[in-house]
Amino acid sequence: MRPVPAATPEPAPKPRRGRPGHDQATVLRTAIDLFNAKGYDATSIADLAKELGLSKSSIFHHVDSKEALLSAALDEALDALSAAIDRALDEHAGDEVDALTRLRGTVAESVRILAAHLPAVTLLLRVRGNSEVEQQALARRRRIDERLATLVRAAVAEGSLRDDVDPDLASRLLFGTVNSLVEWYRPDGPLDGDALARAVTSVVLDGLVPR
Amino acid sequence: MRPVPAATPEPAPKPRRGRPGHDQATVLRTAIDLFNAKGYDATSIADLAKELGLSKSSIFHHVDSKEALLSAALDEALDALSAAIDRALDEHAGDEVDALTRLRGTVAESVRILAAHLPAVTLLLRVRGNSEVEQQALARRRRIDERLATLVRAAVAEGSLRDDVDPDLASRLLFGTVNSLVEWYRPDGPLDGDALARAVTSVVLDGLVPR
DNA sequence: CCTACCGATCGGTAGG
DNA sequence: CCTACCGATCGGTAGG
Repeated sequence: MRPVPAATPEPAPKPRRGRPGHDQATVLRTAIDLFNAKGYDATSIADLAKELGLSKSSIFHHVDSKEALLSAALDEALDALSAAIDRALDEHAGDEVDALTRLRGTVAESVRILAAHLPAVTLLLRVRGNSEVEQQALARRRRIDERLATLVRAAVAEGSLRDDVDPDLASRLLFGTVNSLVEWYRPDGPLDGDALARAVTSVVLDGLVPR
Repeated sequence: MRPVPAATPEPAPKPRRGRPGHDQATVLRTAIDLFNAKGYDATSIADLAKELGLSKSSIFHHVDSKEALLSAALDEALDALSAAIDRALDEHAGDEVDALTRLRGTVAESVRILAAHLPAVTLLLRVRGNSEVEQQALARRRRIDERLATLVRAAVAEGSLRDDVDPDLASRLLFGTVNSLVEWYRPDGPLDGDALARAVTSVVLDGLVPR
């Protein structure tokens, strides 16, 4: 996407000449859906144009490049996930709250973000580092994963998670389960984001076998 | 791939003239690794040729098409997974074995297959139905998932899994966790397939919080 | 917002 | 006549 100009005190957005057209946000949402349905590489700008009812060239009136669409989508997911973890951790900062409670809150908040930004998060989880943009997204994602792993280690250290499972293995299984939600969860189904967050947190921490 | 001729009682494999060359299996393994690293669509036959030190044309001496490579890889994964479930279920067929035990065995066996056929299973789990080959693979995968879901429903029905979690949700979380292993598990790491299978089965059924 | 194009590269095949 | 492979190029389509 073009850099959105900083919010100067602009008057009302000038109605552009020509057809009403599509704004950047519409193009981006449609692109993310196509990228998820067919894969980024298998999606051509022509596919996107057809989906929007535009010509291929008109797409480039709204966006600078195909990769800029990818970059904007990945930023949306990463910004939302980072903010969610900040929120979940700050909520109990300095308190007498144990690590397990902080972990529960962080898992639940991650699931809610995944549900709320499902298309962007889905795309993020499929990135393989095929370009500079993808590699930077992977680096940001690793930083997030490391914060979560630190939290899991703290919970093991305080004795509230099993000590017969390696903490890093526990982290991977925990957030592997969360991430696997993008493969089947649909927000228009019977489960809303909150119910999903509660169910996932409970199953992954307490297990499927009744206690 | 070309159909491999049925195993007739051949003598020793005749040393072929010409350069030692690469056989179909080598080409397939290399292709799967590239497909996983870069994505199927982003991998060109030229990439594969370069990796093998061959010309692009020589690839087509060994395989009929790029898609035939994909098809062979997906069949490897699907055949192995189907066989594993047959094995895990037949092992206790008709016995007095409860559904939870059969489920434990099936989860463990699925993890072992995932570890043993990691590249092919990784590729399978990334298929999005972009072609006839991919759609048929997805259909086979759905049939496997349905067998697993039936097993989970039986375990809930007999009372050995929590009844406050929907059985289909439980299935999705269970096998979502298993499938997420392809994102990080490496067979040359500290965990072998058996140890991974034990750890995953235990965490996913008993939970991370100590009992 | 479109038609008309570009340099390059795609999967696959030719003859030898 | 074979297997194994090559340099060159096919008709079409990619992102821009």
